[in-house]
Amino acid sequence: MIRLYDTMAREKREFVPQDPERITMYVCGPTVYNRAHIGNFRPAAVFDVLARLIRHTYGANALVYARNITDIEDKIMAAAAAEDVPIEAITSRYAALYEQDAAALGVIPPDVEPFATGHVGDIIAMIERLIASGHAYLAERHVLFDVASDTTYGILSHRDMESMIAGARVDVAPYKRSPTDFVLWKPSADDQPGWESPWGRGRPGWHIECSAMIERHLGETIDIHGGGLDLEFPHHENEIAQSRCAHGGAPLARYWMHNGMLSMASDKMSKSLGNIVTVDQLLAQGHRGEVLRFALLIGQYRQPLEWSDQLIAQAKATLDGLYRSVGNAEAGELDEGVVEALSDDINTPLALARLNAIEDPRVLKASAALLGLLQSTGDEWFRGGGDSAAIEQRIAERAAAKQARDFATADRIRDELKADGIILEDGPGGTTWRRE
RNA sequence: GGCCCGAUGGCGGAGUGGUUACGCAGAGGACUGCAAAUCCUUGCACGCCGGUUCGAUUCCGGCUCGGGCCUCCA
Repeated sequence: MIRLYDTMAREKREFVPQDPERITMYVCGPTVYNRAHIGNFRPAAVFDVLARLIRHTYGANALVYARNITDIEDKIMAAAAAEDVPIEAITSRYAALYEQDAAALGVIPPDVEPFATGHVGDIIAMIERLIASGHAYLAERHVLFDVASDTTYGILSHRDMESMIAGARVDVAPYKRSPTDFVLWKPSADDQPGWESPWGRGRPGWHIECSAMIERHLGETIDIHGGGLDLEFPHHENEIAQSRCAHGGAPLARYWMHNGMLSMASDKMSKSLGNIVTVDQLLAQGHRGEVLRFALLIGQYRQPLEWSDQLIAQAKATLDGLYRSVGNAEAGELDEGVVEALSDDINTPLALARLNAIEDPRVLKASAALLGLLQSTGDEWFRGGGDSAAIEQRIAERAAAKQARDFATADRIRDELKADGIILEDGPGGTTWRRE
């Protein structure tokens, strides 16, 4: 039995799928206007673990997992203008880099990865239904969602209308009936990307994209909707309102899940203005993708996580220990303790602790796969990428020196290899080496 | 101001009404030419004040502190 913390209910609930043979999950993906930072990949990693767990529990083909790419948005337009290129040049570049980074973190690609620009027809159709049913209105070439027409608005974030209006900090566009109303469709200038619509040439608002893509690929009511906690309001609240009202009151999602934010409070990084670090930067520093993945899973997904060098170092040290245990074993049986830990609202810290307690390397290998870890062999982990012939040559030279009790030479060779990131270990069966 | 989280040993981080996970780091020992790795040992943790209780880190209330969100940031 899987239990999930449902943001809407504010408690853990037993997960009961609508159809155990077709479980639907949607997670908000990136807006591709620049390189995503490590925090952007926390939901990718967390919901990747959930996807693995669901496939394990309900069957390899029981899940349809969709994670979108938002490829039309004002920031994208700004980035394209800055480089004087079409938006496709920006979006295709950063979407590819996002997928590349996700792969480096061992994230299995979702079953469906819809692009917003591929669903403009669906978006327009949904907006038309909202207008027809009195939930949206046209004002100065914009189509706006009429929040007042949805009596349940605020159901996810538990806000009442009064506080939402009071909280509106930006200047309210004069054509809005209420400050809480949000844009479904906005007009595009001639030099801006746009699509023909019943309301003139324009482009979709952000929130409606997700609603339309979910409807197209997963249906009216999905099982799980995930995303960062920062999207709870207004994005997810708006998705709920649009979809409900377009679907005669059918709820959008049965379980709402939100991951906590990653903070970058550590010493030196905070000096830089953006205070962000990207996956490719971390990889360039010599950290392997699996270490970064491990670091993302060290904390429970709903808690905030402070990204730091120390966190990475701990992840590396722990992972090394696990790779020593697993060695080159083949996958065997699953450890039920790991399954139970993950089934309790994706308790990755507890699952990681269970991993440490597993004696049988084959069980360890199989169980770690649920977390997307330890899928290399120990040899690959410790020696992959090294120039083994050259290293073996040096080890032989050192062995000769040791044999002659010339420890100064032996230690010099060891230090030189150390400088290259190679650690020597003298065992009863001779000297072995590993990457630092 | 509004809504919502959290507070556990040097650090990270589970969990539980009463027998104090786990990891990292540290200390001591074994092993080693020295290391590394490994093994053994070790470590007065549960923010503050009340309440409930035979008993609270665990339940309830208050307080303090920290964090997140509040119209397009995962």
